[in-house]
Amino acid sequence: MSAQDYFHQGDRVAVLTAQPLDRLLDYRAPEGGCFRGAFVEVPLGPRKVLGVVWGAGGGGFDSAKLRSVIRVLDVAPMREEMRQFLGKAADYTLTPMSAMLRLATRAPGLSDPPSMRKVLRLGDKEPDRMTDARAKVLAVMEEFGGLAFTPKELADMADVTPSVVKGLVKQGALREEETPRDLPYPNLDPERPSKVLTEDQARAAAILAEGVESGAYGTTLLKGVTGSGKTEVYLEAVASCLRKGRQALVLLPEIALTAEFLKRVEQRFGATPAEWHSGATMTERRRVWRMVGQGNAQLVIGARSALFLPFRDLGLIIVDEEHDTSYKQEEGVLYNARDMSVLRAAMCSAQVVLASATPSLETWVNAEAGKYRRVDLNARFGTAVLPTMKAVDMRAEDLPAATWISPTLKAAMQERIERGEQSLLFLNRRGFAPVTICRACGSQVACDNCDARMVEHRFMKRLMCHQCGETKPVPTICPSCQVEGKMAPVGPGIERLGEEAAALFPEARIAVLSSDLFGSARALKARIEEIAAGEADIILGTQLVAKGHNFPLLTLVGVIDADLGLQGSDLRAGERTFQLMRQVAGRAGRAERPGEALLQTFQPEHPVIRAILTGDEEEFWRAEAEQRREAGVPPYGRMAGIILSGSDLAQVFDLGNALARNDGPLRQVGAQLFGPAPAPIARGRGRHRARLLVKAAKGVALQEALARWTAPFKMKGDLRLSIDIDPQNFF
DNA sequence: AGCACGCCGACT
DNA sequence: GTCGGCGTGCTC
Repeated sequence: MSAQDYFHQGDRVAVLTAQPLDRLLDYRAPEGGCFRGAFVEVPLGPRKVLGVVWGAGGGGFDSAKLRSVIRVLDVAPMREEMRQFLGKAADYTLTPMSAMLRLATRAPGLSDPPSMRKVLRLGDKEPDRMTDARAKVLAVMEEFGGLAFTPKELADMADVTPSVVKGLVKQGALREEETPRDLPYPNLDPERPSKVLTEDQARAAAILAEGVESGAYGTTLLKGVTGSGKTEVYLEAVASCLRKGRQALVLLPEIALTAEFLKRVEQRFGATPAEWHSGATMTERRRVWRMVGQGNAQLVIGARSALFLPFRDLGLIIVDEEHDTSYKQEEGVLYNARDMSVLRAAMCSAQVVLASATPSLETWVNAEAGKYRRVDLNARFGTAVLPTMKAVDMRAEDLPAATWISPTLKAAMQERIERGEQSLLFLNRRGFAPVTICRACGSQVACDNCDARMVEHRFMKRLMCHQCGETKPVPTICPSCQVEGKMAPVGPGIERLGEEAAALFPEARIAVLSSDLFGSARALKARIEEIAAGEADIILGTQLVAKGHNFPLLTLVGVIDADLGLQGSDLRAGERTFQLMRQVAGRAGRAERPGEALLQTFQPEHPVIRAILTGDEEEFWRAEAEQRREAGVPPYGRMAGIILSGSDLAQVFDLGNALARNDGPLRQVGAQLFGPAPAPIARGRGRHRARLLVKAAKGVALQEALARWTAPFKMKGDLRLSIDIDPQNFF
């Protein structure tokens, strides 16, 4: 920090607050002065709010009215690179800086002084009388000699009541001590023996380590199928980073952040790393945030928002399953954690590792163009033998009404049952039936909250909205025409497929794996282990079977509706279908039995289906990239969604139409505008939503044009406008 | 985001 | 008369 980063008492400083003002406010530096980047408490109207000293004050505000910074907070100041990162991320996503600051301060009690807590250690006195309970407590203390516990922890561990502990304190057998509430995370040891790496893995790890060693920015695509040891390889990159004394961050899709994963990390480094996710308690969040800032957390395992933690010296970011769509934040600040990782790394001279078995097209294209390095991992146990993949042309199959398992697929399943092997049917639709229709008037049952069609869930005997979670009983009388007894389920859900399979194979043991059928991740995991051990003949699963489980007895995968992901106007549908099917299909025949995958489709000649069947990934990406290039869509063009919302539908569309009529700034840069149309979630929380879609060529300053276009529109009443750069949902 | 101010309808 | 609805505008 240089001299110009210090402000003397009374100097004019510009402060960024988390209040949605979208400009800096000037204050006088507090007693003792302050540095640029300091977290401060400032008066704002009648309140005290959190802020960050952004730089020298801009003037232009009556100095007589200027108020003083109340105090500098006792947390590590925001670093230059973090301020730059927030600024660039704000520019890219067209998000006000105040909202960015809120993202970066998502921890409670930042304005509190570092609080202390009481812990107990062994005292120097003997208790007057030894009882069983007292002996248990003292035994625990002996066992963990060097450690201190809170009274509650100690009572729990010794299995005695707190009053026993209190008694021992009074006697002087235990000594009370004050320690800071937020303790540093235990040291991680990169020198512990790692798992033995194959030659392939060692080579990949060496390339990643070399990047980390350079101490410069760089991004690498680490491509490896499930079972190729991706995790071991990137943990070696983490080890290199720790050796260099820099911090590392491993981002995982929210659902992949499990105790099991943390245990693997603990095995490698000998201690548990810091953990950051939406379910963390206030205490945990505060500890992680503070310790990351002090450099007392070397490694953070976290969900996407961990990217905004105040790292002191971040040297490596791993984005595991980089293609996962949950990296895109769809509410509030709309950002893609994968893209923002690259931005953040560039700001702080860190390395990024994008790990995936099926990379996103964007990442593949960047690797092809040489912007990213690429490291491929082959399967650990020999080269992966792809299953025989075949399309089942549903136009040629003779299928009774309301059934979805084709005779071809049925015959293949029959064979597996006879041989004592497992079959897996994949259908990415939860529930019993996706639509409930009235056979008298043709109307479909929609959610009262948000207009989405309601899905029947037979196991709980209710209809459920998959958009907002609302449920209601299955109606016997049509809500629209009042005719009784004509309500009928239409289309297949995973539960219904289960009934069909049970009817076809009454003797078979059938397991249905759907996220809503399990109360906890543990229960699901236990069930998966049973199935892997052979506790089922037929496995039916939604999305979650495509997450990389190993079923050694599985030799057949049937994709019930391979067209599901191909329909609609979602530009990434082909990619998603490809990823999904590859993951599922890759499961077949893993234990060296010949595997088979059957894709039921009504369009076997579709390029995506054909590419999947050839089994040539590079061919698929080349074809998909070519299609996108021709269409001028990402990554060869730019897109943005404008989402309008408000309680009054007419007002929302009036605004949308007004925007569409006054699209001068967009025309100037040659951008195309579509809409307004009802948004992907057209209604919810009592608000209506409409969306406009903007498409532009790759080189244009899209954000700038969007800002100029939308700025003149004042949001009256409860109307809101938000901009989604690089939208993911196109429905 | 809060929290004031302020300008109209339904009460004591 | 005055209490209170929430639309509009300000915060260094």
